[in-house]
Amino acid sequence: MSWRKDHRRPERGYHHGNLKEALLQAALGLIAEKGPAGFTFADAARSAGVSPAAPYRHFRDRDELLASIAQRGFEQFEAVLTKAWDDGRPDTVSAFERVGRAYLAFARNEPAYYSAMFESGVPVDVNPMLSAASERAFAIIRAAAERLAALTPPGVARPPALMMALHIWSMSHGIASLFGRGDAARRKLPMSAEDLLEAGVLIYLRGLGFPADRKPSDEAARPEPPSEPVPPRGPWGHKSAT
Amino acid sequence: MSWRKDHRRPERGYHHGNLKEALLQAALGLIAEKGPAGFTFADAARSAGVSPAAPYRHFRDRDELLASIAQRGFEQFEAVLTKAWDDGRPDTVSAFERVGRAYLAFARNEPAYYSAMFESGVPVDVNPMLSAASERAFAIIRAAAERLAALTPPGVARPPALMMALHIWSMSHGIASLFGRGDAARRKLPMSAEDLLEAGVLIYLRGLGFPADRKPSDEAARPEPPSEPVPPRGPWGHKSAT
DNA sequence: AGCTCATGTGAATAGTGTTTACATGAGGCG
DNA sequence: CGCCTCATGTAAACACTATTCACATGAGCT
Repeated sequence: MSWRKDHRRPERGYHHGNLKEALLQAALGLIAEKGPAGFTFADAARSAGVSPAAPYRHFRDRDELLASIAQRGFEQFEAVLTKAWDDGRPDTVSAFERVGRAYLAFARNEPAYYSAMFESGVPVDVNPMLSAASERAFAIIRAAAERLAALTPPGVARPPALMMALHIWSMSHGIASLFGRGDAARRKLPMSAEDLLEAGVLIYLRGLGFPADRKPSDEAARPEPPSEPVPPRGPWGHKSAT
Repeated sequence: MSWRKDHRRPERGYHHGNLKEALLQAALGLIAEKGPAGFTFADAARSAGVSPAAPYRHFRDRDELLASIAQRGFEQFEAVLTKAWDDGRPDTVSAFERVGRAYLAFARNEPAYYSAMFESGVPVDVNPMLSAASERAFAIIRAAAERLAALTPPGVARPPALMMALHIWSMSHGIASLFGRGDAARRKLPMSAEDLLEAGVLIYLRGLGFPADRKPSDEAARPEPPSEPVPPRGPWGHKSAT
């Protein structure tokens, strides 16, 4: 078996060569399997094929390892959100919803990172690097909210962008956290988490005075103020209430 | 009912007398101190003043202890929400918002229970008793959403109550989870979590076609359909956007 | 009283976290 | 080239936890 890296590189002897990275990957895999509390420092070491004491050369303790993973997670999260936002192209509203889907997709595709970031108990505010990375990720959501807030139709009070960002983030995190991953420890849903979030965000935006249908209403050439603020059908499809 | 010892001094002999309860309380205190992953079975035993093997007479393992705490948490949660809802008195909308505040208050006042319920990794669906308790708590939110959905103004499509309940729950949980507790591991906010949730719910309800101001609009004697569906000012106060 | 069994103890086994002294070998320097 | 040095990994040791076992205690029943 490959209890050492029997890859391209000539078989590693005494020295691993890239243990820090290997430990991060090993921990990531273990978190994905059993949750952020479901692995031990020794597990990570064994999974990387080194002795239990080796990780201490690279991380002060397990928390520092988790914090490193969380930081890397925030960086990837920021990249994903930035790409989804795409500076608001082709139009602000659809880009905004793309960010929401990207949020859920990240939580679903990278549950290990997401757990480390939000559910591992890592104190974000204590570590400046981690805190800054988290702030950069949130800044994407906030920037999107700013652009969206600037689009409020005339005659409607403009909402504070920060509050909007916090609301959207909270709903996204709540959905991801409660229903996002098929951990078998989560609750069943009558719809996909993505649909639930999209409907929620659409209703929320309508509550702020945005027109509800998906006409691009290209902000570069704003057509006219909406004449019917409450359209007849909502964003939740055609099912009637029970 | 006299199997109890004389409820006098905690003069404990060989037998504790109420160890199961004492272990639950001890674990609750430890969770409040160091999080749901921050205590051990032996810690709970020591904290209750018994030997490390004693807890095994009452709980199969640590997870069962956590599950018991989560179950008790869901029961208290249900009680708190039921009381806040008060069957929709005096009017549905204000009772609904009272439920939202009660949600946050529970997360804030009982962080140990809340952690055990939502952040401890306890598989809710596996344990029927736990699952049922969780379901009963959610049923309160859902029942409130049903009543609210029945109040949609005429001419507005009625939203599915389950979806409403899921949206409100998600936002409540997201806010509680991200900003709810002053754990020093949480993010700073420019407003209270309660205000953030209340504003979010009001905006959301307005998006569903509900009138936004707090006139009771007593559902028993519905006055008239709203003539101005988008009121001039929003629920977020008087601050203008940046 | 005497019995019985739920409840708690102490000891034993196994695994983990963490520290410390030691081993290895890659790269710099003569 | 040979030697030195230090980052990196190992082995051993200690403390703590999880879990189970045989055994002790005493509360409540008959």
